[in-house]
This record gives sequence, structure tokens and C-alpha cells, in this order.
Amino acid sequence: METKAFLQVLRTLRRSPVLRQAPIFRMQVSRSESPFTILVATLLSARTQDTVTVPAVERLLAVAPTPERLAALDEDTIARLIYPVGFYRTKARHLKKLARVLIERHGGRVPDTLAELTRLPGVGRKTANLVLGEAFGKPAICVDTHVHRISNRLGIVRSKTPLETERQLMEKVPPAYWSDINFCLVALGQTVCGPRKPRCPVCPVRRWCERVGVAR
DNA sequence: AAAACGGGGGC
DNA sequence: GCCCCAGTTTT
Repeated sequence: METKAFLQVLRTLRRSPVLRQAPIFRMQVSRSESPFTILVATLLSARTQDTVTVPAVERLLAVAPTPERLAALDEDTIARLIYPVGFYRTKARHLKKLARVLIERHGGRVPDTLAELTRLPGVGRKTANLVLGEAFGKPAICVDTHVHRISNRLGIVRSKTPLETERQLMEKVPPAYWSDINFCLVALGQTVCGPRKPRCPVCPVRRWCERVGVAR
């Protein structure tokens, strides 16, 4: 698939009604605009489906909308609030430490560079890239399982590993569209282009897809 | 039982 | 790069 067709895919997905049925859409409205809440929500979403993550994010942010309020909670309280997201105990530990680090080393603000974000507890390459794109509007790509699978199905890349997918996407897609990739492709993956049985007949971008009807 | 989920950390 | 960690939901 050429770059031009892929940009058509992104534009079409942006306008598609199926996007508003996707859990990730509720994820974006459930958290407020602040970089801190975006960081917290993104950290919670790791290895957990958005349908489970959204209520947990709302419970936690209702009590701890700022680093100061989060730092005031003990680990067990945080763990109870975010249950049952995956790795909830590890995440509770990270969140507790994260609040302290933000206050002590960053003046209570979320840093806006990849290097600084990656140094935060519980924040790796993917989480950092999502925060860069969504909280600060910087060009960044996070290749999760949805983005990896669908990029290959559409034919914009041809790669075995997420890292290789990321390289190829950055090479073929202009930076201005990078942040769009995450939202659009994840939403499509959650609604019609799942890993087992893609629902190609109702797919809004099937006219551009190189593997209509073919799983994996 | 196994796959899947918007991975992270240590080495 | 590789290996280990750790929880729930869906298939």
C-alpha cells in the first residue's frame, strides 16, 4: 500500500461512525485534558483492554487528579481503586513512586521529552510515545499489537516485529500523521479488525486493504 | 487451556 | 537483544 492510500485510510477512519463505538473513544473522553491524567490513564492501559481500563481510570482520577493527591494515597488504596486492571499491584507501586518523582524532580509537572518520560517508573517506550503524542501534540508512534497487526494487514508495512513496524511507519508516513495512527488503528482493531476474525464486510476501509477476508 | 490485552524492567 | 514478570477477560 502506498503512503497516499494509507493517508486516505486514516482520514476515512477519522470520519467513520465505528470509531465512536470503540472503547478507546471512551478512554479519550474519560480522562481530562491534563498531561498528568493522560499519563496515568496510559500507564493503567498497559496489557489491559480499554473496557476494563476506563472505569479504573475514572475511579482513580476522581480521588487523585493531581500528583500531590496521588502521592497522598498509600499503595494498597491505589491498588484497590485500579483493580482489576492487569498488573494492578505493580502499577500501584509504580504510580506511588511516579507521583513522588514528578513532584521532587519535575516540579509536579509531566516532562515532555522521550528521555525524561522513559525514566519515570512504569513508563517505557510505548507509554512515553503515547503521552508525547496525546498530551503534548508531538509526532510519536506507539506500535501496540493493534497497530502492528493492522499495519501489516493493510499492507502499509511488512514486518515481523513491532519495532520494525515502527521504523517502517516512520519512514513511509509523514510525522504530522503519526499521532493519528494510534487512535485510528487501535479503534479499528477494537471494533472490526480483531486478531481472530476480522469483520471485513463492515470495514470502512476495505477498499484499500490488501488482505480483505484474510486473518493474520 | 490458550490467546489477547494500547508493556515494563533488568541484564 | 533476550528473558522474566504478572492479572484479567475473551475465545
